[in-house]
Amino acid sequence: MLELRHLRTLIALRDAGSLVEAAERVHLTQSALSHQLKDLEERLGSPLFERKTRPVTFTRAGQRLVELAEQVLPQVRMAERDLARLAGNEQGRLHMAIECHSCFQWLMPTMDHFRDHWPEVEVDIPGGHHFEPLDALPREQLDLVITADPQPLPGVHYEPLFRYQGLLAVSRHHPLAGQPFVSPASLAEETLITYPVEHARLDVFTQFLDPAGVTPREVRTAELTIMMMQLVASGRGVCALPNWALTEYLERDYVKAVALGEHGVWSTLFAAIREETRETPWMVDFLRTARETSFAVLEGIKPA
Amino acid sequence: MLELRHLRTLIALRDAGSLVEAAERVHLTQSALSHQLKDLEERLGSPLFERKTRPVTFTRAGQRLVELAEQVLPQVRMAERDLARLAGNEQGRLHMAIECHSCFQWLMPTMDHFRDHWPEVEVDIPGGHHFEPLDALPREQLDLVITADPQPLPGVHYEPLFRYQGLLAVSRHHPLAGQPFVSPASLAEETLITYPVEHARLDVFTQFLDPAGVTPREVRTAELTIMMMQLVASGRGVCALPNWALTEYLERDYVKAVALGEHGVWSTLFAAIREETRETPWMVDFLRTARETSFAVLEGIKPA
DNA sequence: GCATTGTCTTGAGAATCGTTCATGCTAATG
DNA sequence: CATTAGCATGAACGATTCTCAAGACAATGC
Repeated sequence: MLELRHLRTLIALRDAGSLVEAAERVHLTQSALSHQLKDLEERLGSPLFERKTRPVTFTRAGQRLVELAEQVLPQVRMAERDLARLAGNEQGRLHMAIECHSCFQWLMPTMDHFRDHWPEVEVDIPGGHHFEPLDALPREQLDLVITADPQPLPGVHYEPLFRYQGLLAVSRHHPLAGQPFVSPASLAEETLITYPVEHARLDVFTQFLDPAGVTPREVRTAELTIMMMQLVASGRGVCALPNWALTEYLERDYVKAVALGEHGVWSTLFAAIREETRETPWMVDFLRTARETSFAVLEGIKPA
Repeated sequence: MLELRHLRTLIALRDAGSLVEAAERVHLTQSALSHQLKDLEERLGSPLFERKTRPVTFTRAGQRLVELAEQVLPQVRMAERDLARLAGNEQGRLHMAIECHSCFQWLMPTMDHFRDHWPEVEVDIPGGHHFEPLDALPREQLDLVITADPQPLPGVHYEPLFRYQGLLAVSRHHPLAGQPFVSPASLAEETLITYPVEHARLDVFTQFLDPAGVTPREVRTAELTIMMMQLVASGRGVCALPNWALTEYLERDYVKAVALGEHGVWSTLFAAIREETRETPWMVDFLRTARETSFAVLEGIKPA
């Protein structure tokens, strides 16, 4: 008997293009999906997709099911949202802070979407703080902090949102531009541009340069991504940024990107929340919306 | 995680009004449903329906889910139909005969519905046979026979459709009219009206009178249900018919009905088909449509 | 030409989940 | 106050559905 599980799998498969990544998205093993889809195909009596192509291509039957899934799953999600609201019809507050400078890109659509569905929850990003955002969490001055480096704090829970890769942006004429990846040593003579935050909060250092004992020739800071890009494009330095923060500049061929090391530097972005708020319907829904929006808006990220 | 199974259960529950009967409809036990619904309610954090009323009443959350189910399940069924057609795009023939005289009531809507979805399958009820319908099945002169008494024949499979209760229709002024049920003996002095078919094919005899060794004073036949009703209403006899064949006359208070014996006489209606045609997509779909239509159109029947 | 990598398949075992069965509880009915 | 019908519950079972480990296959690189 057809179940929603199958439809969710098919959507993941279409979005991902391969069983391996689809499995990640639905939080199952690749093998599980293989079995699941094989079962389904046997029961239906016809194959659903062509496995030998990349991305996979759906047969007519597969297309029909994907179509069904696209009809049905949004309806299911809407119902679930309504139910969550019916279950806990409590007032809520969701004040948040962002430690990650380039998060507005997906956070804004998330907030818009969320506001539509939870009018009774007050969503805001209060400005002008003088304190550490994470410390404001247990003090109930904030309810959610987006951060890439979780620090153990009593009563604070870190909910992984997605994983992203740190890339090195270099000018199009830079000698490193053609390489598949760079070694830490090759940054020893470069000017590295970073956001003006502590050294310890920059993955380039903690995960890449520090372990190799390398220090760039010079480090300078810039507040905004666009400023960094201008500096990089004009050859006045290189800078490390999340892959998704770079996509628009890469598409316009403004700068080039190379991986940090052979395997790349991967980080996880977290939503830090108070333990008590972890199970509230609106928090559950916000996190889900956040994840969905990120995957829809950002390219090259992976499930946590 | 919400699954279609849950939605199917809820629809069954709404249609049935009680867990016990809902369980029958989805071919599960009452306990299974109790567990399933309890789980669901726990995960959603709110009850879905009030169990202490008859029929059960849904909470707001329950209503919302029923609404979802009504949106989604028809879409799923349509998709399944399309898939079945995509899987086996073979031509088919579906010629049938009805042994059960009052089956047109649900068979006609079933055929209409089926024709819309399977234009390539030729559906017909050929008339003017001189042979036994069941014998025509293996000879491929017919493809499906609706019957209430399955006889073992090589290559013939009997697919149960639904169970119904045989009731005794009596005039409104008949002494038996007030009783909850009648004993076989009380028919000894009655005129029994039947369809003009063999004695052995009438449940009143095989399941009720014969075992008790009772013979009615007189047996006369009538071709059509409406004629029988006229005879019964005017006090010229009593007749045994399926409950659903009587509902329209009962509603108009034209005749009264009483059960045959303390526990009633229950029969099962079957679709007799050839083994080879049993798995073909259109046969599977026809049987499903037949069952769905029967339950929608007829009252007082139960799943086989 | 042969290792390497990434992807999908397969089969067996394991875990999980749902179902069954037996029983107990509650409310309505006579 | 017995009786019946409907629902809940818990233990044991059973069947899906997953994970794990191994293998096939194709594309890619040395």
